[in-house]
Amino acid sequence: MANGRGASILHADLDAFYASVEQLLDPSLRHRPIAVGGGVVLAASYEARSFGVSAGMPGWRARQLCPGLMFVPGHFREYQRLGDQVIEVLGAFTPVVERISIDEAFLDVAGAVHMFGPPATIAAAIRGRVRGEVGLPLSVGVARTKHLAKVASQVAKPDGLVVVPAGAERAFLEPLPVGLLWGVGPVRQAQLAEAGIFTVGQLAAVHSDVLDSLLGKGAGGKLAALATDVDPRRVEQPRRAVSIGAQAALGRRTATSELLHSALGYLADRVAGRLRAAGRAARTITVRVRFPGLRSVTRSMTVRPAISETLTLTELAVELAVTALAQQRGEPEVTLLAISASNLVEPALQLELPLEAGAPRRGAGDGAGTARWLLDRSVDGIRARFGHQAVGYAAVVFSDMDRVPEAFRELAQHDPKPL
DNA sequence: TCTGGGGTCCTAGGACCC
DNA sequence: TCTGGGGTCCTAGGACCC
Repeated sequence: MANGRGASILHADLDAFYASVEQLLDPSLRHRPIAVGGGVVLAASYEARSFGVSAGMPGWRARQLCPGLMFVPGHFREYQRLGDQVIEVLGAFTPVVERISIDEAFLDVAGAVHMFGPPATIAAAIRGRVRGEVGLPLSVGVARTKHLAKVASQVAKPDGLVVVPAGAERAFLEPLPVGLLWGVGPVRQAQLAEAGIFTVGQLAAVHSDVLDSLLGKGAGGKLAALATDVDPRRVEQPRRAVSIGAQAALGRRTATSELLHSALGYLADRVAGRLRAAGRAARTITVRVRFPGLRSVTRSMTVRPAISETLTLTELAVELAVTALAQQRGEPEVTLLAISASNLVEPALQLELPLEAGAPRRGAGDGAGTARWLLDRSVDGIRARFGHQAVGYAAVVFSDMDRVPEAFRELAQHDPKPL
């Protein structure tokens, strides 16, 4: 039970967000099957979805399914702007808004009913305002818990409103496919199907021990809780991020030392820069290497003190990648490299210390560490004034990674949870 | 001729400590 | 002499989400 009252949790979810924005910006795209992206489908309009096109699908596959499909490049800054605008509309009804991505949010309107009417009325008003003022279709689910509200909004799509009255939860859930439950993706859905479980009602009828043995320890109990509507999560204020990462798809490349240094240098630059901007440092560094065929391995290490220096992060990342590759046979080809920084703490170095030339820095570690810290600080300063391209690290000349638009990286990294 | 970039959370096993 | 139980931290992998 999320609360002892009625169904006051709303889940608001913009429909086919990127594609809808494109159709809003360019009316000639309306009512046509379109996809945002190219090599991969980032979003597909409902017209395209009726052909089986879906987000995450390789571009060639999407064209196969839908020969008339139009690919459009994304207007990523518009997505951010319009997404923010929608969140503002939500905030006009209640301060209790938990944004969970660029295009969806939870609201608790229990405290707003005396001003705006019952939750269902509020939901309808929100949909009307978003359609009228922003121009985008929004689906809303209303229920007593977050999980139920989210399921309801999925059922409401496209451009609909579904209310699950308090007390009607089990009846609502029972006929739905298990894939609508939060936490049931393709793998678990297949595992459940194998056991003859297709609907939430069938799932709820199975003892959680059986689910544990089916899906792995722990997973069963949690799923059973969702299926039987025991979901205590509240609408929350944003938490701090627990990790910061960057990755780059490389096509298919031989993993030479040059490749590792340039690619990981580029990624370390991004990650370390964001760490410093957030006033944080990382104790655990993880590198992921993906090989042709989607197989991947990770190597991580935990260090003390925590780091945020670009060059230090680069060195550790290269070291980790080398150990990961050493266990492969031959000269391996890689398709993707990634760096993730976690175990985030406040940095040992005080960024606000005055920096008079020649002033000794107490407790700043060895000379190399201090030099790197100073280097990062000047680079950050120059970039803040003249833009990111104004200056860089010698090792980081990896311009062919900019195939992915910077705006898309920013959008993807735009975390509703502030650092 | 299996695709993008950014995340969260969970589990298992081993090391190490008391 | 290696028996008991409990806890934390670290690493690797995996599922899932937007």
